[in-house]
Amino acid sequence: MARDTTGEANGAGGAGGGGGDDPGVTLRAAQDQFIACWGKMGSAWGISRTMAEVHALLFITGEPMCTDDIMERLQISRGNASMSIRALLDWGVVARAHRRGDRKEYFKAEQDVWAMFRAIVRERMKREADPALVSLHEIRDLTSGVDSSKRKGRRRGGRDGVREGGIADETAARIMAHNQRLDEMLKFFETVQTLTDRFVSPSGRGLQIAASILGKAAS
Amino acid sequence: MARDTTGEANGAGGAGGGGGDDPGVTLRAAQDQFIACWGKMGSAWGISRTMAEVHALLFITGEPMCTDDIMERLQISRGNASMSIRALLDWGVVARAHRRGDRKEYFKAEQDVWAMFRAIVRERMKREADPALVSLHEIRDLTSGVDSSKRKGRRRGGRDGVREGGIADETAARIMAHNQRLDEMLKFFETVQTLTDRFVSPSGRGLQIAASILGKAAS
DNA sequence: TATGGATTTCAATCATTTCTGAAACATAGT
DNA sequence: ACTATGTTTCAGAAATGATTGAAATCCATA
Repeated sequence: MARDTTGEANGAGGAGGGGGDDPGVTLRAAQDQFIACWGKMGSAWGISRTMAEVHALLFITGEPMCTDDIMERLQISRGNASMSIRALLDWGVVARAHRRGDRKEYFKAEQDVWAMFRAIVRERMKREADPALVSLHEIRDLTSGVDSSKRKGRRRGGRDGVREGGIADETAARIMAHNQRLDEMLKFFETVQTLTDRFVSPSGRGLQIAASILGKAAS
Repeated sequence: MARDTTGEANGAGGAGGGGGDDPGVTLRAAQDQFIACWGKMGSAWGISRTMAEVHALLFITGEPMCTDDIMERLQISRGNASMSIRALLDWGVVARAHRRGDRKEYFKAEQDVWAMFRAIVRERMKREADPALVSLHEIRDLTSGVDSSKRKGRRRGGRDGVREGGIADETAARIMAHNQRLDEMLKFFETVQTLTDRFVSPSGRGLQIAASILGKAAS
């Protein structure tokens, strides 16, 4: 008796196999687990679970899919699917695709893992680290005027600064320590930013190779 | 008339200054902004906002503080403060401190920015990336048996594999593509992990210097 | 420019995470 | 053992973030 009539729609072209450990079923299970894993990772890293799942689906199947395919496979609403896809397009990890004689839009994931992570790092930097760096600079500027090492000549009345020992002195010392901490932090962020910029740049491929080699070289 | 009796408790030893652009007030404002900024960053990166704020407070003041100081300054509950502190201790970015003749526990933040980030990266890896890598390997193993390139001799009846053209062939091809994608991903993660391990290791200081130089060198 | 399918938007709803506060628990000193 | 002081836990409350679904919008075609 024919055991290979399970008929599950596999990706785009239904290609089922046989019975219990049917390769088609196994593949589907592996895909599902990958999607779940990726979704979990995403939410641990501040990306909405669904968005990560949509990406995982497109990446792991490698097939272009339309909104309805995604809704169906992931059991999510149209609105959610639409928003997730849009976000993935914005991030640049998913691209539009079309099929002859079909008005629907299809979507496919970037397949190069390194390119994918470069895109992710680039976007996260742009959205979170860069604004933070700006704020940090603003905060640093707040206490530039009162730092005795670089104060501007402003001196009201004659008694507002570091003079006449004790209390004011202590505040000045605290401000200097504060500024030092902030400066160290800023230096750190700037180093990271430079490194990152280089990694995500078009020629970032060079760094990728460097990382590969570094990663493999003897411990 | 004495204008320096504002009496705001500045860090540990109250040292207020004068009136409008009082350095003490400015410092406080800068600290508050830093705390807010750090909190925002934290939550964008999957760390609870309060936990990040507690850390920011301890880092930017540089003073050891007790639970009550933190509650007071951040306007949070005792439970929240306690849990956040505990988590920061677990992460290794905050250490206990004591004062002679005081039963209370005080806490102070690691002041070396690089050491701090090494600790953060180490923990996040341990908690999120490593388990993900394990799952990824498990998922990869699901489809090892059915990949014709490395199938184990199991062959039931004589007709379960890539033979008899068409349908089964297509599934086999899909599985091979799937495995390739997973393998690429795994290789990527392993490279990143090796790199990271090296960065966070006791001798990671070397990499820090390398990064500093790389970050500064001409673009 | 009318038509009909595809896509996007958004207020309302739902789920998850975080926070509170008071009670339970620890521990040092008496 | 008892008290005083400090710390942790945890069930429910509050806040935050994600999801839905139906209406509005868009757009290629005739």
